[in-house]
Amino acid sequence: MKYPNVKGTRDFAPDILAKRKYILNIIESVFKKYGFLALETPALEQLDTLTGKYGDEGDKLLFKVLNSGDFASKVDDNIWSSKQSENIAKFISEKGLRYDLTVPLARFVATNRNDITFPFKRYQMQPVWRADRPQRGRYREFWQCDADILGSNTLINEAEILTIAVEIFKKLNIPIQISLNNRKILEAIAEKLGISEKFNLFTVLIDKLDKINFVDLSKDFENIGLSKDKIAELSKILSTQYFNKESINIILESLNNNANAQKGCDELLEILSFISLIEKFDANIKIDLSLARGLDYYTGCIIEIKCSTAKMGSIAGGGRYDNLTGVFGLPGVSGIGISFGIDRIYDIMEEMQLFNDVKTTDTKIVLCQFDKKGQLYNFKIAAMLRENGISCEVYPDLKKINKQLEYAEKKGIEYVIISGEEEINSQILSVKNLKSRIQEKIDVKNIISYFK
RNA sequence: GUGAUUGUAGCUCAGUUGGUUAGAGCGCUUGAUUGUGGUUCAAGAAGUCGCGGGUUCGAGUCCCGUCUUUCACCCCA
Repeated sequence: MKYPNVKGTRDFAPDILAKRKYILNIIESVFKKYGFLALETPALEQLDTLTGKYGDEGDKLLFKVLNSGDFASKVDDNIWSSKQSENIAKFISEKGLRYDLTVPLARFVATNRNDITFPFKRYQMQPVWRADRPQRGRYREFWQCDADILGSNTLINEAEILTIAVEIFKKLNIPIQISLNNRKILEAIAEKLGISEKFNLFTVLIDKLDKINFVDLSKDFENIGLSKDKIAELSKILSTQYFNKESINIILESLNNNANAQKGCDELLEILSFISLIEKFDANIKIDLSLARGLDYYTGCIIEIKCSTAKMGSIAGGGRYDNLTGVFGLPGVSGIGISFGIDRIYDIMEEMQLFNDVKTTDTKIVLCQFDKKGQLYNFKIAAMLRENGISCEVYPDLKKINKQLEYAEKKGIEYVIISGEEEINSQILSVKNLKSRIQEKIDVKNIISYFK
């Protein structure tokens, strides 16, 4: 431990990376199947691009990068001597590591609007960085896999995003619980309670309700200006258990048929009706009015997905944002997207032992030998195998045969070819399956077809 | 960012009120076995006790700082 990793960052050894790639490949294949195209953006963005999009807390978690050159000498003495880090930072840092993939996407779309065919469907799988305190399932460098659709308002997009998520987790064998809500309903509730100006604080409290019960939070609600009566009213609205026409009417009634609420409810119903068209769609979807999500840019439907059997935060999340490109000078382009957190997905799959079938190597055969002559022979055979698309390796050292077999065994390679004088003279190879421990004699002429 | 917590061999962990040369299991290397790996047996190698400083005759053990881990806040994938 002489050179520990930076806090919250990890190395991915080959066996770990193989499993991560397994997850990434499944996600990517589903994204592609739905018509999304790949995009990559730089790790670094201008700080102006990043700040102000994630809420105050989000801004604090941005990693900032020092300017190049002799930046210190250019800073005003008064600023330096103020010793206020935040203040000084503005003068010595103008770049930062990206915090998510959605804001860079919005920047990209706004900048390249003339070259993009809308609706723009892009996927992106890259690391992001947050200066958070690490914990289980929480890292400072982690990967997000996003799929977003920009420039289309219709709710078929929401429905497709949901089906993508269901398909991915089905393929990964992770049992999930999907929570759905609409920010418009939350806005209507805040309106009705007379705390629209404190909407963000309100959503933060709402979001805690799955952890802390209503009674324990009531003091916090009082602090943002809610009377006891109004808290009781809020409690009644949020206690709606089933989302159907009847319960919606009750909600709407208690909100005086607020137009925003009506729209939010209609949207949720339409999404559900889309999904009901798919026959074999068995997903655990619940409408949860206490789902809020912290990111400031969401305006419509919001989605959060958790593993229903693991003690872990959300493993995917997303929603609709109506005006994110607007802050980059391109108003009127609505977007919807979802983000999968593959580090958490990995942790859960490791716990559930879902990686049993994942191979760490593509090598199918290790060619072993007893002496130099055997190795030369193997080198020739290996070239022939590779030419025919069979991935193999020649054991590079002249160690004892049991060491060579152990090597293949440990790497999870299925076959070995053992070459000695006998094999070279007869042109008949000894092929051993390490799993079944069965050894066969195969004529060199037939070796390709044997492995194909 | 606030408050806790962790670190001893490659891995999992012992290590007494501070006291000789810091241990175990697994793994690793070698041999039993010079044409065949999952068992067995035997032998062996391996540690600046996270790092830096301090207290002490003496520190793995006590104190301070720092890095890392985990946890609760905060927030989120």
